[in-house]
Amino acid sequence: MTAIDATPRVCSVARTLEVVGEKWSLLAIREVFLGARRFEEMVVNIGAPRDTLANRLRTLVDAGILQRRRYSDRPPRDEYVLTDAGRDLYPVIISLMQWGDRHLPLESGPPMRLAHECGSPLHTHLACDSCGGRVDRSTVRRIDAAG
Amino acid sequence: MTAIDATPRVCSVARTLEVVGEKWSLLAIREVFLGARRFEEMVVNIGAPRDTLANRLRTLVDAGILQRRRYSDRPPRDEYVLTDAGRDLYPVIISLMQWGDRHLPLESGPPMRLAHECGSPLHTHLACDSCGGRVDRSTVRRIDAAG
DNA sequence: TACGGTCAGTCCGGAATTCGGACTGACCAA
DNA sequence: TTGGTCAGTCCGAATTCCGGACTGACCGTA
Repeated sequence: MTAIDATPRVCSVARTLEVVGEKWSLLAIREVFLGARRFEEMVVNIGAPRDTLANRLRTLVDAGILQRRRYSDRPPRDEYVLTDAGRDLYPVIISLMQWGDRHLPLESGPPMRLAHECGSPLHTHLACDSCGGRVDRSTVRRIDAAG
Repeated sequence: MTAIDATPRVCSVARTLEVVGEKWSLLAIREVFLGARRFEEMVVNIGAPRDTLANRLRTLVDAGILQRRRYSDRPPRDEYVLTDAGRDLYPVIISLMQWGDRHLPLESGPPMRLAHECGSPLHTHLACDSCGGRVDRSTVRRIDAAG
């Protein structure tokens, strides 16, 4: 008996993108990483419609990626901070930035320069938590679920 | 004299997302990484409207991330393969997948199981190309452009 | 040579989303 | 009382996305 393909593919990439893959979401997360936690800052730094950004922030809070925190009572003002889950998106943001720096360079050089604690300009690769070895297509294999 | 803020922020994350940030784009790239190079496969595995997917593939080819390659002359059939730039998106895809595996788990366990060549199930972190040390918010600092 | 199937799209009109900009409401400072 | 800041909401027009039907090139087979 042949099973019918479950389509579309069940995949963590797709499930993650359902949460952070809408337009402006990842830029809002970038802003919080950069320390711009207030709505007004995000609007100008991102260039998103206020409307849409307010919706995205709601979605990210509901998803447990951002948390609203009151920083002023009079007038009532909230800021957005990263949860643990939000902080775990750091590799996604950095990987996107590194790709842009490499493949969409500006004449003026990288618009935001980062350095590792070792002193070098930041260039990264993925490494295995267990052995520390480089992770790329050639060092990863798929384990097929046995039936 | 005070300079007027350049808004929105000039940023490689934003420039990268202009190319790969539209709905379905990253899933199309995922498919090619997984070996599904043909249009029809992508339609069923992704679940995107054929219409929209055809547009995304055009955009990705124009951006130099995918390349069209003829694999049959009669009937004329093309497949999509990764360019070097496309292969460099591997860390983005893997980071998204790892985040989903951790924060949006399925009862049935991770839908796609990967292993590193060392034998361990794949768990990754970002590492510095220079010193190999872990890259996270606490080990990265921003270098402000001096005026 | 007629029929059915595969593949890679295009075309369609309705539905949903996004857009910029105006507006609201709470508050502060002069 | 006037003006400004901040965090949104509301609006109607413009754009994008959607599922599904269709096209065109070809193959297999009967």
